[in-house]
Order: sequence, then structure tokens, then C-alpha cells
Amino acid sequence: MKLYNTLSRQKEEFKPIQEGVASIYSCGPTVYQYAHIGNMRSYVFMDILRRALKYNGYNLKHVMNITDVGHLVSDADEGEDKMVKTAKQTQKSPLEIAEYYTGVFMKDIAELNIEKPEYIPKATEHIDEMLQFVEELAEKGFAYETSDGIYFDIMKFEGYGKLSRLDLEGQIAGARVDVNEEKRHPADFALWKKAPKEHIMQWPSPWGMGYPGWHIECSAMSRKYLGDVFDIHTGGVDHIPVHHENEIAQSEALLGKPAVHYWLHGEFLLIDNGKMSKSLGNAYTIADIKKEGYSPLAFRYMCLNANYRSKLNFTWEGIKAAQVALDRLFEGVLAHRKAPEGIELEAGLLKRFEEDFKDAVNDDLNIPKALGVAWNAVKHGTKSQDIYGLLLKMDNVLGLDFANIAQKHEDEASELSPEIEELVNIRQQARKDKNWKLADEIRDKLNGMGIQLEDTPEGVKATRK
RNA sequence: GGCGCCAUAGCCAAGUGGUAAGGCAAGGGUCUGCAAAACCCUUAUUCCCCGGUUCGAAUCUGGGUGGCGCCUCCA
Repeated sequence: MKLYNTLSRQKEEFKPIQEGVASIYSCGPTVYQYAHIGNMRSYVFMDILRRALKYNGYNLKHVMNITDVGHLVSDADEGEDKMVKTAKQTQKSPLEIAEYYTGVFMKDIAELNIEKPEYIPKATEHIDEMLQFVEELAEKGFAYETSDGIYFDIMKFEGYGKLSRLDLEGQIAGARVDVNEEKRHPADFALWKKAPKEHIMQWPSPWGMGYPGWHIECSAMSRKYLGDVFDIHTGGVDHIPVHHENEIAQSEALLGKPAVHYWLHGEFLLIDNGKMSKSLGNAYTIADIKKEGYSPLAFRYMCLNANYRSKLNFTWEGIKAAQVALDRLFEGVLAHRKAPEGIELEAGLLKRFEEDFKDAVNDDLNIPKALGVAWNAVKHGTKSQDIYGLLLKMDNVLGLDFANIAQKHEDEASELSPEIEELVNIRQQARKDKNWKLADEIRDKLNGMGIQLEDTPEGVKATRK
């Protein structure tokens, strides 16, 4: 299985540290706001990686953090930090808010059929581990104290910037707006911040009350759950230059060797070919997608149709196309599910589909191609249980929920109310009598009730829209 | 200013040296009382432009043009 490693900018054969086990750390959500579909694309990517590894026979040790410690400054009431405002308005504590948004997030990912990682640790429950990490770095001489915190000294760490291939000289020339005079290098970053009194969340430390720096949680929690060195770290491309660069610096400084073997990054989701942002009002959520009548799985399908390393452009037209395609795909899967037992297929057909599928998946998660193979299997002229079985296998990676949805499609037809059955029967009589006017009226009426009628050679078929 | 990514049909998109997957939309057809749904067929002599390498390039190379992202605790 080949994966593209941001560190080497190349596809590399995946070789786990421990035979048969893949250890993964994924940067998770910050739970002070609703996660938008751009965030969700990242988690779909994370999920595909999970599933692809399992498909290849690996057992997983997968961690996704919940960042429930923000830098919430209680007097920041300007536009950006709306959650603090909400905290004030609702009289809720940061933890209550975090709990609420964590709940929404979990529901969202469940609807996207994203498997839950084995460990989902919360930052606030690992302050001790973070402090210990910082103290160790301080002991080793990689940190220094200023009036407002403990900073990592990047000049002490050889290789700072290797992930993003930063040109440190160039960065310095690019003069930052607010320079912290106490910092030895502009790119030095906080490991621990001393808290002003009004700061909502703070913990005791050797340096007084404070709160963790922005990058330490991932280093500390990955270490706790996966050990010093683990296989794969995932996140969004925006994390490459700062967050992950700093994580590398911290962990590698502490260990004296790389903590992560493969860095994988998911590209951004664009909206109408541009950046998604709250100020533009286009930071849609899964709830928005549902409100417009599309299923979360349609969004998943949309994500699957593009490589995770390419930007994906979201448009309402696009999600509509995805929904139609997904519905038809389910229809196709259902046709195979309904096929009689024992249908003969041409020799080698299944094997060919399966190999093409696996090759695509194992080529750095080329899911668009794999999806194409699935379509070819679905569209195959001969419908058979064997193909249905193969499709279920493929769905272990795709995660489009073939088995359940196909079942649902079948159930829907059979669970109509007697009232509706009655109308359908009246219409059938009208049709026999060639009373087209009445028949069409009933059809329109049922349509208004959300029931769609199809007159097939085998009789009338009613489905809920 | 620094760093990086991308450019394939109306749209989404695969393809990374051997002659353009798949999906949506569109057009035609089968079915139907008419529909709807479903199914079948058709749709890029060509891959932003100009050079180069090669028997052969969407794929490699040089230049140009266009688009986008990051450098703000945003996936």
C-alpha cells in the first residue's frame, strides 16, 4: 500500500512499526463552534485511510483528539470569537459548550458513516501529560521562559521547517505584524502560556496558572496513546507550516528521533471556487446540507469522487449531482442483491474487479478510481449475488452503507399506511376503467404526501420520497 | 514579498511515456394511457498556450498565461 508522505513529497510503501498494526493520530475538531463541511472533508479522508488500512488487514490504533481548550479570552467580544459571546449569553461554561459541540460533531460524523477512532481523548483531560512534556523539553534546554509563557527555541532544533520546506530566512524578511520582543526567533512558539486573571480556562503549573500552548496537546496525547513513535499522522494541509512543523520540533527534540513516519494531509474544500469562510457566509454545515434536502452520504460521495490531495470545489449543483449518482448507485446495488442465487459469471470477472479496486485504493487512496471500478461492477449486465457480495466488500472502504441503504430501499415500499394503500387501490381501479383524470389526480395527491408512484410491468410501486 | 498547489468535455473527475476510467448534465431510444423511475445508446481525433526530448507525450522538459491556497490557534 502506497501513501503520499508530505515529509518526502513522495508516495511511499507503507511499512508499519509493528507487524500488522497501524497506529494513527488525526488532528481532531476544536469544539467551540459548529464544524463545517470543509472540516468534514478531512474526517472523511481520515475515515477512508482507516478503512483502507483495515481492508489491507491491519489492526488499528487510531487516536483523534478533541480540542476543548481554546484560547478563550473572556474580554474578547469582537466578531471573531462568537463562542465566548455565546458563553456569556447562555451563561454556559466552556466545558458545557465543548460538550455541546462535541455532541453535534459526533452526530455529524456518524451520519457521514465515519468510523469512530479507537481513542478520542480530550485536551482538558490531559493537561498533566502536556505539562510533563513541556517540563521535559525545558530540562533538555529546548525551552525558555518569557513574561507571558514558556517558548520553544527553534534554533536549538536542527531541521525546523523540514515538513513545509520553510525558508526561515525568507520568513524573517517577511516581517510579522506583531512581534513579540521577548521571543528569540519570530517562529518560536508557546509551549505553555501564563494566564491573565480573566482567562476562562487555566491550570496550575511550575510557572504559575496558565494554559497549554497551541501544539502541545497533539504531541502529548499521541505519546500517551500510541507511544513515542507511531506510523501515521493526519490533518489538513493548513496544518503543515505551523502546527505540524511545531509538533515535529517538540516531539523530535524530546525523543531525539522522528515521532511520526508518515505525514498525510487532506486538501481543502473550496466553495464556488473560493475560500470557505464564515464572513462570506459559506461555511456550510452538515445540517445545512440536510436542510437543502441532500443526505450526508451524498456529501460523502462527493468527497469520494475527488482525490484527498486535490482541492475539491463544493457547489450546490455538485451536491445535487452527487445525490443523484448515489441514489442510482444504491438502485444498482439493490438489483444485484435481488438477483437469484447461483447465477454464473464469466470467469475471472470478480477477481478483475476486486484487483482493480484494490490497486486503486492502495495507490495512495485513489478513491475516485476505485469508485469507478465499483460503478463498473454495479453496471455489469448480469446481476448476481456474487457481485453483491463484492460490492459489500468494496463498501468496507467506501463507507457508503450499501447494506443498510439497500435494505432501507426494500423496506420503504412495504411500510405504507392502509390509507395510502387504499388510494393506490382506487387509482388502480380508475386506471382499469381508463379514468385517467381520476388516476392522475390520485397520483398528484400522493405525490404531495411524499409518495412516489411507479407503474411497472409487475404492478404499481409506491416509494417514499 | 515568501512557500506551495493546480489547469483533462457544459460540470465533478481518473489517468504520471504507448494512443482519453467513472459520475452528473444533455440528446436519442425502450417501457408507459400519459408520466415518473429504471434501463440501453450517443456525446473530448483531444488534454490552457508556445517551443524541446522521444518511434511515440495529457503524461518528461523549458518558457508563457490563467486559477487557487497558505504565511492569522481555520481541516
